[in-house]
Amino acid sequence: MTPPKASAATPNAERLTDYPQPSVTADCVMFAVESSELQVLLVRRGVEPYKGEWAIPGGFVGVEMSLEDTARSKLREKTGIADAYLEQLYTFGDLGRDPRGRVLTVAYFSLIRKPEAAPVSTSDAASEAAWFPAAATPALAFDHARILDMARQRLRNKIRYEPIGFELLPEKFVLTDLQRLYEGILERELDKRNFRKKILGMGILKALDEKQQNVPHRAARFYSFDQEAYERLKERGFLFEL
Amino acid sequence: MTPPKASAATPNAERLTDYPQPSVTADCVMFAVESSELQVLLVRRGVEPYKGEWAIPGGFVGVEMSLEDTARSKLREKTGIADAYLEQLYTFGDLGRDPRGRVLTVAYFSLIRKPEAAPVSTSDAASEAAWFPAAATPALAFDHARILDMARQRLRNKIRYEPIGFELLPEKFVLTDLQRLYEGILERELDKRNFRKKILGMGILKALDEKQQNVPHRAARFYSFDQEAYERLKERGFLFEL
DNA sequence: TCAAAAGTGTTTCTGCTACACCCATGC
DNA sequence: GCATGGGTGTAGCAGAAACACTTTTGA
Repeated sequence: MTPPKASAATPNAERLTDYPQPSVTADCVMFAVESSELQVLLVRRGVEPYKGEWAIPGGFVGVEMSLEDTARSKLREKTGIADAYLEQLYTFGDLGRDPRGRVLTVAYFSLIRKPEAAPVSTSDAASEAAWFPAAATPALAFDHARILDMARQRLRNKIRYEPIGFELLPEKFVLTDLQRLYEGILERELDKRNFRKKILGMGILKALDEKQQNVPHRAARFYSFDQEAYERLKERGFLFEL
Repeated sequence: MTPPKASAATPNAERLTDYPQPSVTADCVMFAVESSELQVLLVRRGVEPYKGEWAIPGGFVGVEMSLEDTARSKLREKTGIADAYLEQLYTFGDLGRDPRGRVLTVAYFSLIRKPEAAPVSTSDAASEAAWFPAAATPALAFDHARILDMARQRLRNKIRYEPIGFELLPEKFVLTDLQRLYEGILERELDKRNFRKKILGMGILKALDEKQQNVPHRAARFYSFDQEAYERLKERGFLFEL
């Protein structure tokens, strides 16, 4: 591709203003789990286009903030959480995906512990937000259905070979919670004994001296993810896989 | 993030021009294999910044072409190839990665059969291009070393669970070529018998009635990748893995 | 005492790894 | 006839899958 116009003043340099500049947004698909169900946070658009429809939270990228920080600030704005797991998903740049003109969207996805998230604002109509089952959302604005789809698929793949499932659970959890989480995201049932054998055998869980209280059945032990142990193992070539 | 200025004319719509617009390039890391060595195509920059240094081919994204088509046209421009494997890698958007100002780069990588590529232009100094061993390039402009690194890593991972290695080989190849390709990219040696057993057992290779000619040893049989067989198997839940 | 989930071992089967020799061809 | 790479089978082992009963607790 050649520049639209040559720059007479600086014949040996390429200037940014020689080229058209598309608009860019950073959007963030926020996932959480409640009652073993994968959920996603959506916002209702307060302005045209697609006013009144549900969308993935996002905002335009300024010139003074990195892409990831832009996504992270969306996350903080909607949930109050500053340090959640965040990963770049894909960049969408097809023509015609925004009726106003050329818009690129750099999509991220994030995993949060729902109990830690601030309640979503329902009063302010301009920023109405709500949690939906990730597998059954209302129709979405723009090409956001495709973005969500890709995010779900990425999560399904990634959760099998990186220990990111823990990001969706409370710090202290019970093995059955972990198993249900995996079953929900992988969309198939797992054998209880084999699951426990495998995950405990990895040595990346800390068994806590604490049990469930007031449950109408034998109380289960709490565990937490042992980040340091995982790092140590990874250095020695250990690969998480489930 | 709130718009820098409110739009009086259209209070209920969000206008693209309300926001600053970064420049965006689409760059394409082109991989090929020669003599079992993974190589990458680089171009020497003819303009400032980084004039005279080697870089990953790329160009600014116009408003009239999709991201992928922009990457694809770079590919065609440098190699003459129109239909190679192309995959989006990552979008780089850190501040300060271009001394001229805010530039985002949507990076792609591509796998091509080197024999099919047009010879690279060495005469025209403004678009000098050359193949380098992917593991030992000269210093690169911008943050392109990081981009190349990520591309190599992605290729290493992806080649193990998707049948994309074939994109780097001629249509007709010999099993030893395939094995050498994997050994080169995975950077470890593989057992000949186990490799053959595994790959032939998948049923995604067509054995051709053709053998090497004029080789100073027993002539090896040619094979080709059977795309249809692979698609059929994939539908039934088969997963390529090596 | 009942309902509900926690916790625990063994056997079977599958698939990976390791390994060595004869064959065909050109020079 | 020699150098070079092509082509082949088997035994051992590790890890995955299948599978059922006893324990603890609150109501």
